[in-house]
Amino acid sequence: MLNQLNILLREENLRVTPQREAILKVLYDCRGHHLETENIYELLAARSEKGKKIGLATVYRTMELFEKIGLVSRLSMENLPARYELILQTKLIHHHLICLKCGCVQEIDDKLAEDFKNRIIDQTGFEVKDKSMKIYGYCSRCREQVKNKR
Amino acid sequence: MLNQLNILLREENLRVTPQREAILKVLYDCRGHHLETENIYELLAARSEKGKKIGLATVYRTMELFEKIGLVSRLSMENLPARYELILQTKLIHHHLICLKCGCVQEIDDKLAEDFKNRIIDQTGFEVKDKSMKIYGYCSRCREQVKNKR
DNA sequence: GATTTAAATGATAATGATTATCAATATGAA
DNA sequence: TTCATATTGATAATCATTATCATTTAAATC
Repeated sequence: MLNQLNILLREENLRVTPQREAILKVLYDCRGHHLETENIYELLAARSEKGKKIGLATVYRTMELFEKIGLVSRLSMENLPARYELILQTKLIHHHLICLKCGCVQEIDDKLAEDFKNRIIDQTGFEVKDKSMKIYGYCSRCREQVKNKR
Repeated sequence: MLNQLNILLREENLRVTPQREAILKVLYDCRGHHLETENIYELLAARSEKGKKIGLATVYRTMELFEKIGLVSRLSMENLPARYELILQTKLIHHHLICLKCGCVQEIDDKLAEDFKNRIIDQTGFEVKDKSMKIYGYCSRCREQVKNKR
């Protein structure tokens, strides 16, 4: 895993730093979860020896970098902070249903999504971001709450 | 059109105000476009007689209200401000491909989208927001730019 | 039409995630 | 080890959106 980071960074003439490795480790240990930058920052702080904290700005910068080199997938929430998830080799393609209210994330059948995505590209030339389609809406739980409010 | 506003507001025990009517008119005159709150604010300022401006906060509040009562459709951009579009009766169902980079919006075939949406609901219980599915990604033009950067 | 009351408005401060700045530090090639 | 420059950390700045609150207004009731 750290090897992969090494290779990707080398490709772009970027440096391997303890901070980047530590962040990648956190992401790996939380694989399957979708972490806010702030979460990552706190987890790093909890792990670090006293007096050796990684700056919040560094975490933001690193997440931006990791997304650019294809290590993580970024989910933009409506009002909530964005979330990141490590992209694992064993599961390169995954598509998300993201609740704009509570931020929960469900996944949908890859074949179904791929089929749809292909049809969109055929018809319009629009390419859904990277290998991960993100469909925003409301999960069943939140939809109930919205209905009750109205 | 103003009638519809009247009816919807009455249903919710809300008041019909000159500000709300003026904002609705702007949205109607710009139908088909996707306006930022700031755009709407400026258009209102241009129309108003001197010394009778509508406050920016009111525009924000009104857009939130209009979305709640189903008059407009909100498109959340990644870093850019959100955009709104009037939902017209003649075209109740429309689905968007929204470019996270430049904010351009394309539409996709309703049948294709509806079919997909129905399959999602069947499989997961997740309901895409209102009658308007919003798929985020990069349009072909911006994708080229991203590729060149890397 | 006058009275009343909660809703709405406008001006502005506050919020909060993200980005920019910049001096200090550390990486990795030579 | 040296050196150029990428990176970091601390913090200020940004900027869309929300909250606050005193003032105004819609519309129901008299």
